[in-house]
Amino acid sequence: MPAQATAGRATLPDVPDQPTVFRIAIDLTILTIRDGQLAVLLIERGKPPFEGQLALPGGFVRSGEDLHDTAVRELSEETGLEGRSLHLEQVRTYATPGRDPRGPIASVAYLAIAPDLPTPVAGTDAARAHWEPLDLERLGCGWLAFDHDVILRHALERARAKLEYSPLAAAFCGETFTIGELRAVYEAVWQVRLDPRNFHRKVTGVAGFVVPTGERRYPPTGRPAGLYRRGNATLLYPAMLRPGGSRR
Amino acid sequence: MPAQATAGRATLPDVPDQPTVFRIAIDLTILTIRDGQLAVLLIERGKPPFEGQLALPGGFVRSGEDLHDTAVRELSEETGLEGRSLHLEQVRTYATPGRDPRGPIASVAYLAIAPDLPTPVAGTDAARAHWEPLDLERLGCGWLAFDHDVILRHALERARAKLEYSPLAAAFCGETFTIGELRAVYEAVWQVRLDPRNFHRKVTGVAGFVVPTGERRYPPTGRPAGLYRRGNATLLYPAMLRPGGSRR
DNA sequence: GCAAAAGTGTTTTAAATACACCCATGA
DNA sequence: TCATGGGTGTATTTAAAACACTTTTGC
Repeated sequence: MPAQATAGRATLPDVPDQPTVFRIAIDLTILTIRDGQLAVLLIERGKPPFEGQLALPGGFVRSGEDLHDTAVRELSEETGLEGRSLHLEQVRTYATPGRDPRGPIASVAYLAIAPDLPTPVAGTDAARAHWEPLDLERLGCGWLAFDHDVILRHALERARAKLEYSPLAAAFCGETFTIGELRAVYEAVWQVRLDPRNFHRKVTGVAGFVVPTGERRYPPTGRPAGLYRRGNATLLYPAMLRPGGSRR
Repeated sequence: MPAQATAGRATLPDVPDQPTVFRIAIDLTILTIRDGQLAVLLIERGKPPFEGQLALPGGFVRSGEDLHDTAVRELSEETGLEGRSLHLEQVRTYATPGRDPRGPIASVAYLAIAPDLPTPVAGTDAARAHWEPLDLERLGCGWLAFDHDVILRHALERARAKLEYSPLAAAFCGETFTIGELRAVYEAVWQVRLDPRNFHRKVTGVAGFVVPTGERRYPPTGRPAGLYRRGNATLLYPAMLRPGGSRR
């Protein structure tokens, strides 16, 4: 952020930089799995611009607030969840001139991952919020307000990529989960079918990804499944590589 | 960026969000390989705050400018290079209150990769700029002005990770390069020794990573090496995985 | 008994690793 | 001739993929 001495160039008028001032908004891409399908939390905008259109939830950074704090606050306002307990990471920043008709507003996009919530959205400001199943076809073509199509696409790409080398998938599950539930996450996010048998061996073979609790979960029908919780690994080795090597 | 209706909560005074306004700076982590060592372009600050200290080059986003445009402009101002021709990507944004004593200034960090430049820095404003060999020990402990230690560390992590699955390494090389030069990039960035023989086979086996030009380069001593240029792959398959599986 | 989901064993294929060895040049 | 880096061949180990088969539950 040093103010570079553009002043002093022979070929340019002796003016310093003319920095614009921005308001900074946080926009959240909150993902979960609902009924075996990847879903994103959207709100219907209650006022202009884009009134009545769907948008990612978000809000402005307030005085004295760090970006991450704003994201946590918005997350709790929108979902009624303790943002602290959810996976939350910054994706990237958008500030193309004209992206918001209200003026120069930069948006810092965050990705949040939530387990399938018992009460998805309740007791919050955002009664206008709902989980929208993600239809990959619809993405990136004026579906959402502002440039939120693009923001959502980038956040989704981040999530898809991180399943490979990080234990992010477990953030979609509750405290404890079965290997089958974890597999459902991979299948929903990547939109592929995975061999349950090879998947089981692979996951349990990755050091620190999941640890057995010793308990079991009884499905409506079928053999009971072992329960696991997150391990302490931050990088998966070996990685859970996407079939087809991510080329798609 | 919708202004959420925080107003209306029973427990809070009926005030809307109080967004702060920010100036937005772009800070550049420009990496290259000099004498087989990874190096970063730093400037010595010519005025307060942090006068006389080392910092990443950068500058403010101007009115009507997109973030990427600002980065390209700063890159050309600092290095005299056409920013267009270099690899340039956004890393992340920093806006912790107090990070800049001049007031609320957000910094959007960019990572740039340059081939070893014939004239590293010349004919620009930034006579105060120089290539600093990267000593991994020194990172993250008050070496640089502002929070640039952290910014540099994150950018470096991005670069190290992207060597694995993207053809980024080739951006450190000129138009054409030998496999040995490409290996030197991996060795410098990862700080490892790689087996030249296995590396050769691996690189040439990855579809679209490098394509032979048919020409040769004659080293001072030894057998001449085949010359290659970048292929059209954007993702490497199979990936060039780090020895030890990135766990370090 | 059957259906359904969990989990193991075994074989095949592909990639990472280790390292012996040959190649083409300058001095 | 040697030194130096370029490049190939081949065996070993590791992981991915395919799939037959056994286990444990509800009905």
